[in-house]
Amino acid sequence: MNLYGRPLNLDVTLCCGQVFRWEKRGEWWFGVVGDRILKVRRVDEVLEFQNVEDDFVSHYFSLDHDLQRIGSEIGKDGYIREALREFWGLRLIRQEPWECLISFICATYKSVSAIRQMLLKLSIRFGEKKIFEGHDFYAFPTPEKLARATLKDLESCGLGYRSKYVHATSKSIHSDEYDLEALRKMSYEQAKKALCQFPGVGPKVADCVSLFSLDKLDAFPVDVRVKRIVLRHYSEHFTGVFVQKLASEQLFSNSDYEKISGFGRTYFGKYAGYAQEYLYHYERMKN
DNA sequence: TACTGGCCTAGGTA
DNA sequence: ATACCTAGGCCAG
Repeated sequence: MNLYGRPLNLDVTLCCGQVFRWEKRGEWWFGVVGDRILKVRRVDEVLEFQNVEDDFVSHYFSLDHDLQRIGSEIGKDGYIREALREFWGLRLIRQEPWECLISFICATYKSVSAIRQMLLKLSIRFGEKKIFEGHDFYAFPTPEKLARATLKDLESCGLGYRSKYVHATSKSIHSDEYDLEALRKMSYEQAKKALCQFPGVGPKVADCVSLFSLDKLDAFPVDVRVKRIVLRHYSEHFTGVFVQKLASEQLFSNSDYEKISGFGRTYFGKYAGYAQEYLYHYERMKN
């Protein structure tokens, strides 16, 4: 499929911490999306892949997002313009809400590499095995599978205290036949509120799920890294008292969260989520 | 409403 | 090696 000038940086897009189950072997990226195994690479202006039709790929990689326009919309200052230039072609992926929800419940208080390990173990243990080109792949476990798992089983995947949240949320979704896709039709605020009903889902996890799987491009997830970015580069948008408070405390409260997230949303506008991803990744790569 | 501990564990670092 | 630190937070009190 020809990209026709649509920027897409596969390496950055698949490594920036929005998805956790892609793997690079040689020039090719391998991933499991739903029950399909994708094999993707980019050669000049052509995106090559197998097993799947063009529409699926362009939907998954959000090739319908007008990155030029998004870039000019969020490029409000020198710092983010640096991030945009450095990692141009980073795109938000349209994940499946279910996998995204469980992934970010697991992600609390964990590094990206540890999250990858947890989700891999979970998939090996509870997901459907598929063999492709001689390698084993695993679909992400269904809600039913995780709902039927015991806490001990989940703990054995290294989930720790997250086990009970994953279990309870899976049970709730499975027994209610809850339709996560329906959240796409809601506003950001409504979707976030609905997501926060699930055990283990607070504002941060809800924002990630909204942004990465529900097309809420204005969601602005805030974690310790984003907090540091704000302190270093955007502190003039807050009161001195607030900045002092953020600088002195390692953890921050719910209202602090909404204050920072709200700033991101109003300052960067309707594509604030893209701004967050570029800033987050830029900061992460500088360490 | 706002704040405080506690929480499981595995990578990463000194 | 071995200890220590921190990691894309959430929840109950």
